[in-house]
Amino acid sequence: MPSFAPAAGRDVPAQPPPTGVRPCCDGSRSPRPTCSACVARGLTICRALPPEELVEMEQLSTVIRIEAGATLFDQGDEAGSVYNLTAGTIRLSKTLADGRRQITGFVLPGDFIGLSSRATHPYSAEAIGPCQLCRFNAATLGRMADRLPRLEHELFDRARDELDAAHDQMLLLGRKSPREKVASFLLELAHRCERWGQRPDRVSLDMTRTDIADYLGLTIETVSRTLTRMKRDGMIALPSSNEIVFLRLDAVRTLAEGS
Amino acid sequence: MPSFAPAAGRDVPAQPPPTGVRPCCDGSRSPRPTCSACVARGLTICRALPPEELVEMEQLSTVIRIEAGATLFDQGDEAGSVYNLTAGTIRLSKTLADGRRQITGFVLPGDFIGLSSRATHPYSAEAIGPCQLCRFNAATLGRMADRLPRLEHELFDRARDELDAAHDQMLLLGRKSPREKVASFLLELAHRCERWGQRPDRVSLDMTRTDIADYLGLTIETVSRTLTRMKRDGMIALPSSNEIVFLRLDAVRTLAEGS
DNA sequence: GTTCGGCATTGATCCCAGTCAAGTTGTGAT
DNA sequence: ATCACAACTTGACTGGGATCAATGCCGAAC
Repeated sequence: MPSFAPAAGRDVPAQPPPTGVRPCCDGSRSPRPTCSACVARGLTICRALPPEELVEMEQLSTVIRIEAGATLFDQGDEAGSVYNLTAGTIRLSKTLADGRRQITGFVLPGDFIGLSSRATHPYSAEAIGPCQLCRFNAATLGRMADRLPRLEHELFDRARDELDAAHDQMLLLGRKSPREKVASFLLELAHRCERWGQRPDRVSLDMTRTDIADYLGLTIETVSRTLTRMKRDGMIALPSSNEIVFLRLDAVRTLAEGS
Repeated sequence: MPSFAPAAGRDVPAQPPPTGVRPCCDGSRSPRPTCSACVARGLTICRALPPEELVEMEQLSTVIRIEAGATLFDQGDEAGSVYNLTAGTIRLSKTLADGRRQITGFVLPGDFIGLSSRATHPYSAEAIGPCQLCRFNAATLGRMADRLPRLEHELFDRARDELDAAHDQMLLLGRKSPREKVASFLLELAHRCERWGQRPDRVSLDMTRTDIADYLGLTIETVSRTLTRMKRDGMIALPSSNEIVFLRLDAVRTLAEGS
């Protein structure tokens, strides 16, 4: 429940999210999908828009696909475009001069990229797997938001939600132990994937151990050892190195909140 | 320069900020100051408002003063009010069950408190010194923002700026060394205090070493040792334990960005 | 089938920040 | 002036995560 009253019309009924599978991108060159058929629509900023505004938005956007490992933009690039991710996973990262990297977030289908107000991107965005996005000219979308209060509200809400998440991540990075960090990360990912109707007791990890380490402020070895220990303790199972099953969800939750 | 185009009228000329001193609160019980005479006005969300809207805003707000150490609200409290800080310093913190604390930010005069969209405050807010604030009913301000695009824009911009700052802090917490953390912190504080015309080569610290440690994900001893070492290295001087002078600003900047 | 390369796991060692424990400084009250 | 208390500093020691290194695993290419 927002602390600011919702605008009239912001409660436009969202489409039910797709069920069963996380939207992914097979890299095929099929013709442009329409917004009304978008699998991610009920999760994107578009969910707040009535049909006529959705059409306008569709006309302003370009659907793009990028391959696994591709860079959407780099830290410092001019921020001319913003994006809606409709399939795949993207990592946002900041890098120090000597190469130390901090991943500030993982972008999942339905998420918006480009809330920063700076003229240049303050972080890099790279595709973890093949991705599909809707690209908008930043200035054009900004003018549209000026005209459509529902859109501006939606973007504002995204910014506030991300800010809350960022504060949680600060607590994690500054004060949690490696075990608590990993447990929190797994739960966060599982929770976010429930949007597509995925089971809450398992997660599939698109990202590598290096990505996880750079997200949690750890090294790859510590992430690996921590997962091994959680498995040995009977909290989780690892059917494969990128599949996690929670065996004792309560224990993982307790751990994530600090013993 | 924002990546979204500014709304018409958002560029209402801001009052020049007060010069020379950081606004502080002496705790006296003087009558309510008017917005037009507010020392922090050029820095608050009010700066975007034309006179008639400012009057409306003034009627909706209550000026409150709280003493040093007082709690404005606690993590988990119902988020019924939001605030503009006009004098003093406030710390925002999140705490784990066993008492480990992470300070997510220091609020300085001109800053807005209450951007979260959650029904309950996700962090605590405590006065470091005596403070003066303008309190608004959250729902009322939300409705006002729905009517006044300039106000909504201003709040949105605050959220985006805070989000950028939060990402910087994630990089700091996850990947910087203690020396780099302390250097970054001092520069950040100095930069923010320049708004009141304070000299960029010095900072006065309202907060204790414990607060600094909890902001940087360190212990109080490490903060103290790090400052001592920076002093020994000739980068800074410590005229008193809460006064920092940059002797080699370039060296501090280099250190903060990662050697 | 073999080789190769990327990713993950595991082990051994090291070092830096945390912990514990005194001391010191500064301030306000009486 | 003295005391009390909080905040800061400094020293000695320790432990946990980083580092370095080796091995294992698996899919893709040929």
